Amino acid sequence: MLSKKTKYAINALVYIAKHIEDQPISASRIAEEQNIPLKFLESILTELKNARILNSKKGKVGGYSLNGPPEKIHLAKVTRLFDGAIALLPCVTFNFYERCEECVDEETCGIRQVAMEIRNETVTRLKNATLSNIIEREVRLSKK
Amino acid sequence: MLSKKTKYAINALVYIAKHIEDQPISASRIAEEQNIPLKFLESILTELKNARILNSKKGKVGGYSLNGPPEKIHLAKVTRLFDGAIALLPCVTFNFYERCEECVDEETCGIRQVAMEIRNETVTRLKNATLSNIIEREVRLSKK
DNA sequence: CTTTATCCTATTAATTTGGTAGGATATAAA
DNA sequence: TTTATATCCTACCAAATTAATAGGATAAAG
Repeated sequence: MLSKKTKYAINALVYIAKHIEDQPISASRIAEEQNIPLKFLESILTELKNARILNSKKGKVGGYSLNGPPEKIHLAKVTRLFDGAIALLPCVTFNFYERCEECVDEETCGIRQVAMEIRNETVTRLKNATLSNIIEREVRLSKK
Repeated sequence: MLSKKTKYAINALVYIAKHIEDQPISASRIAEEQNIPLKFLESILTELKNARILNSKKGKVGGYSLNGPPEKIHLAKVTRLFDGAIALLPCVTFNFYERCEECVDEETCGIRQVAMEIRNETVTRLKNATLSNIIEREVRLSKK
């Protein structure tokens, strides 16, 4: 399951991408529109900024804007940032590798392969889920 | 990520399936062989028994045995039992459906589709990962 | 009747998650 | 130059979840 933090982050990013002409957009506007506790959202936006997914501008007409085109910001990156590894086992993650404590022999572990296959599938799909892709899907869905 | 509990459960089940001729197998033997804290393992095996994945026999030559062939016990069932929903979002799970609190409109939610696709892929693969399949993979891997 | 199992009920320690609180700092407009 | 409105920064906290532990009751086989 995605954490609430990750979901808030995704909603905030999609919101900014949808109102791209209003950039920069303030945290308080996003908080109100997306029903996210302001202070919590602030910390999320700061993390997104530190990860260079967002840019920020201080002061009266300040706020946050996308750092790069919405075609290049995808869910794999956001998920990893807040929830860490995407895989089911730490021993098959690319970015957060760790040995499985419970594992007797990693080389012959039968569930490792399965976890690897699932990871590959999942990461591919999350990478394809860019902000623009998500918005396209929403447009298509609301036309039905 | 799978919880430690789920991984312990999988390891215990694979162990029993591998030593199927010794059934029933005691919790203490599994605990020792698989390095699982005994008391914790006991509670896991009880849950597996309540879910009718294992049978138990009390008394001196007692222990646990598989309830059904190893071709029919798969990781989707075990994972759901201990970790709950497999999907990334509660609104796309089959067995644990819940509305996403953060969601404004479920019908036009752009990440819901992605989550659904990932869920379908993942569940299919976890269902194919039966105890016998896992053991086959291990045999194949150790021959290399 | 002793040994070795499962079964049952509590309790607990550590970690993660989902926040709050309070103010310092920057910037634009009045 | 002051005021309003932003981000930024540090610290703290409460609830939930996870990973156990403790202690004994109950059953069956030798």
